[in-house]
Amino acid sequence: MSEKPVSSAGLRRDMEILEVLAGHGDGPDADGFGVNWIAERLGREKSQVSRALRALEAEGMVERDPVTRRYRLGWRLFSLAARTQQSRLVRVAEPFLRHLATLFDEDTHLCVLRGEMVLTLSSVPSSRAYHRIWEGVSVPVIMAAAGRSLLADWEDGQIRELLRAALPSGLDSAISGEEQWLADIEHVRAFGYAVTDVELEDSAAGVSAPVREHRGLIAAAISVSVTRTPAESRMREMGAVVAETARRLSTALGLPPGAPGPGSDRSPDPAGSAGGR
Amino acid sequence: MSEKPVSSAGLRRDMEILEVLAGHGDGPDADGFGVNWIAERLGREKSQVSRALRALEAEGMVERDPVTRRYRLGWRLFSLAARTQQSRLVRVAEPFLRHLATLFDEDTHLCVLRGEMVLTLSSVPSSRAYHRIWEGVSVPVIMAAAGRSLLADWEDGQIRELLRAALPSGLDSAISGEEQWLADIEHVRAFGYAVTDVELEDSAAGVSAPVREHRGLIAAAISVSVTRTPAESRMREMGAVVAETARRLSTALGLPPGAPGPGSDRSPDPAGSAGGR
DNA sequence: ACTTATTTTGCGCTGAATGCAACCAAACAC
DNA sequence: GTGTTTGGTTGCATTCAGCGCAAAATAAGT
Repeated sequence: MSEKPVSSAGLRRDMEILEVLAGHGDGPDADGFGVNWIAERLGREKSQVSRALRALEAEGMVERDPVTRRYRLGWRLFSLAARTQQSRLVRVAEPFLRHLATLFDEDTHLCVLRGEMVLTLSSVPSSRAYHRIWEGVSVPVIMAAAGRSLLADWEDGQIRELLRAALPSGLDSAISGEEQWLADIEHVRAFGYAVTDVELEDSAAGVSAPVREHRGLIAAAISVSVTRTPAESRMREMGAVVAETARRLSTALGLPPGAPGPGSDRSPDPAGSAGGR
Repeated sequence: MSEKPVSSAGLRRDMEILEVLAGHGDGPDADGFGVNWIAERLGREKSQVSRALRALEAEGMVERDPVTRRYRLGWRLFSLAARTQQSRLVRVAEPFLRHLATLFDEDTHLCVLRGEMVLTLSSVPSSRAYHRIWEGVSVPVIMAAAGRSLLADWEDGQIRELLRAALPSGLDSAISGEEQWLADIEHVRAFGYAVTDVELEDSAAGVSAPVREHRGLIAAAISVSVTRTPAESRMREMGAVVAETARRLSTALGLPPGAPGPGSDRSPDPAGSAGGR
């Protein structure tokens, strides 16, 4: 029996080409691939690949280095993705939130960082809900359970700065709070989730995990609030699950499997060596 | 005369569809788009659009909400976009942008030159954000605050040519605008940053500075838009900081610390600009 | 139930993609 | 310089895949 042509031939070819161009690891060095190499790798006619690439270039899907004559992925892809990621986030996240909400039977939220505030984009309530509606509500970063996850990529210096501006200064509790915060964030970096206890803040306890968009930047955080605080071990279990869910959501958003964002290639301090560390 | 078939028909159609899906804002709300709506908007047969979308879905370029039956861009596109040259740039630049954004509490952008348009790669909003999302959006060079920084290495003749093509010709304002532009660009060459006032253009004021890649070529520009225009001196202070940050970013991108690219090898300039500022 | 709105499918017809081979252009060797 | 290798584009006849129309299917109101 013949396979039904789900995808048109031309598109399939184009996608294969793009996929080859995306795979920057096996081929000859970092920047770009030549027509011949691509054709050989795909087992296609050079002429087809040549023509297809010209067409793709005209559309901005690929761009060609004028001197080396090699192709790589183009700005158009970036542009398309960048414009849509925002609105996509909520829709793609919904099933994941629902999954967590039913699994734990706790309120689950999707939050983003806006300035120094955490904005809750959407919430899925638990079954036994008397619940407050948090959608559209902003709270300061330090108050929010999701805050730790959202700041995970920040430089320590910037985090301190932010905390000092927000916490009542001079108090011992502030100092310890600051250290606690940094420890929590280190925990996020290491294990992919944060456990928030009910400390100085009045918000409920909960766990949260960062969600990364296609480029690897933290775009949002999933947070599960916990009403009756359970045992420490239980919280960690939940954390691991939430982290895994956040990771899957990140993949659904287009995050390439390989690198979970900055942290691997720690970039130099943008503030320069001026600040004390 | 026959138009030369630069791009294949199928690809063109697919790109138009993707472009529609990316353009949220005008259509029916934030949700995706239906086959009919897309077909009507493109002036194409519904059947074509339907089939094309199914093919695109099979490739993961678009995805369909199973309940609303509407399409939106898919994970594959984002995954590809993440491996773009631009994406790498964004990742490295992000901490630098965030630094500037919190330092000045103003919207900060990373822009690249694409043809005669300036494409905004990423934006870090200020805390008081009323903010439009500029990511992935292109504006003409002359309209963008970052334009001056991006064109800093161009020959004066080419810049004039570009400006004449863009500005309304014959007007006095155009002439003065052209001279102003060249003066601004000379300022970039000398001091490493540009201050954009609100002149004939409707864009906001701001400062910008060019970012150079490893070869010393201008690869992007950092621009900080300023909402309430502050004093001239304040703008210069900001400019110096932005220029310094751009320089650090350039280093992070692999630019050898010594040579800030073309401009240094211009005229000998014995007047002692060696110290930079 | 009916009616409307929206999407998919069947099917001849036409035009555009295909593959081969010839052609072009650098790069490298001698 | 001449010849050779490697990498890329173009001409052209054949054929197959996409095209549009209209009808069928599906979902959504009423």
